[in-house]
Amino acid sequence: MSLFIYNSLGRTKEKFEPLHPGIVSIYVCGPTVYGHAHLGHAKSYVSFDVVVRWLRHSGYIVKYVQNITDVGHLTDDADEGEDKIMKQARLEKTDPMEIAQFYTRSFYEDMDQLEVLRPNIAPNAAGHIPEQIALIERLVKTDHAYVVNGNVYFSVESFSGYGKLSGRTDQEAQQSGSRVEIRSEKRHPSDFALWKKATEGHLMKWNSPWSIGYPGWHLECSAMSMKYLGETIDIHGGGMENKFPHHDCEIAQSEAASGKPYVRFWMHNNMVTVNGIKMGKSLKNSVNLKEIFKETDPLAIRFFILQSHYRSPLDYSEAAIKASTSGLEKLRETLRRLKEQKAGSGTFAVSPFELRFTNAMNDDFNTPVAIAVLFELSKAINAALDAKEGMTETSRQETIAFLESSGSNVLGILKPDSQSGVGENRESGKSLDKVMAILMELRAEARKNRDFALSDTIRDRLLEAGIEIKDTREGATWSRKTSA
RNA sequence: GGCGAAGUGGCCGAGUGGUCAGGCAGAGGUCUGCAAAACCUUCUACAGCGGUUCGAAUCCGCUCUUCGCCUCCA
Repeated sequence: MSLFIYNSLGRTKEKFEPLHPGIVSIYVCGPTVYGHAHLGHAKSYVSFDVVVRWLRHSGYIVKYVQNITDVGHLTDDADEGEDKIMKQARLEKTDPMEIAQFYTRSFYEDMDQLEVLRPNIAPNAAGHIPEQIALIERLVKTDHAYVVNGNVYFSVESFSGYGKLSGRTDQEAQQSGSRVEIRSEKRHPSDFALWKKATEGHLMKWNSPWSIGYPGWHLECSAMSMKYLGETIDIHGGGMENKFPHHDCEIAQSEAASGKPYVRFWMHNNMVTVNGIKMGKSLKNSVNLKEIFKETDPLAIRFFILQSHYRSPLDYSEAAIKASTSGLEKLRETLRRLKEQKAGSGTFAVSPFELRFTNAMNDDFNTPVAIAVLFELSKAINAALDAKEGMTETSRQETIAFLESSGSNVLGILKPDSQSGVGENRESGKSLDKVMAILMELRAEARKNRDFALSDTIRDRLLEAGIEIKDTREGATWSRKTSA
């Protein structure tokens, strides 16, 4: 079965074939770095991380570009049009560049925790001002853009397909419900800014043929996508809230400039909600990832995200996170058990699970179904291991290989470190292994002598130290307890 | 007002014209010195009203409800 992707442009699942055989170009809208990342960022970047991982798993060479927006966009009404990064710089009594750097690093720290692979190229907007100016010049030259008082606007009337992504093609109808325009220097109310002249006190500004100013907020993605991936790319991803106007504007300015289709597959992921309401920085209901990580395993968050489809909204609650943590632990337990198992004589067929997993992933990256397959596999593995015959060494190795490829490489939820029960695979981990071996031996001895007071003390004290002991049929095992 | 998405069992969350999602939680059992884990069994679904159909939670219509988006300027 081949890969089908839901294309927001056309709103149907389409068979995916890259433009250039074997190579996939993908651009995903990155964060604006003026605050710590929240769960909404996590959903978006985990989702696209799995897209990239699956494409690579399927044999493609993937060129993944994800920008960092370090030129502040304007805030909403209440903030009197101040640039978000500049505002944060004022609050933190520093300058915009430091804010951008600080939160860029913070963003990657959080993404690393979530096992989100770094993009191949992570360009920042401020570092690509010449490219953005060049794109504007191209548009001005071909009359798709015009200059007024040092500002440059894109003329939507010059581009027939404007609004085709979001379905907002009737510009007159769009105006009917929007706030009244008092007066505008724009030719059409829907025209959008490509370059803005800096007002007094604006810190992030650059020289341009039109004014000292800064680029419009849709421009960077077009300029950088075209620079690193070419004028037509395979996949462009982003949050649903960016369909309009951001992505529609990107299409207009890019296609007007190049005369070629900008993006072949548009992918939009849905929002994280809290009590049914969108999570957002400006809404003050966002759940900061660094806060969550204090009490929850980051991979449980990743797992929680992947348990719902990327195009479905995901409602956050502590209970839901807790349920996911327990569920993930179950999968880890199965893999751990499988790895420690001695070879038996029973055969076990992993291929039906493999096929179902592949089909789920090929069906528009259906990770909830893929995870359900892993749970059913887990159940089957446990049943096989409980049976007297056990599992042959070949079956065991094949099953482990599949779990590691699907759970670890593709979904990124079963990290090798957390599977083996050895804590960390570093020097400290090795000493811990040795120390634990001694304790386990002493405890086994105590149990043999029916000195349960001692054996229970060892177990309880270790649990306090974050290590959990389980007495299975095959003997006692230990593992680092993940916080729930 | 316009554009778009959605309403599934105690909770989370897939899917589909006719036979199982899955997880978490709950109940009973097996195992165990106890605990945990594991395994087995089990309970409560498809917003409402019409229609199409041999058959719809799944298709169509209407109603209700919820959510996202509507830039630049302010």
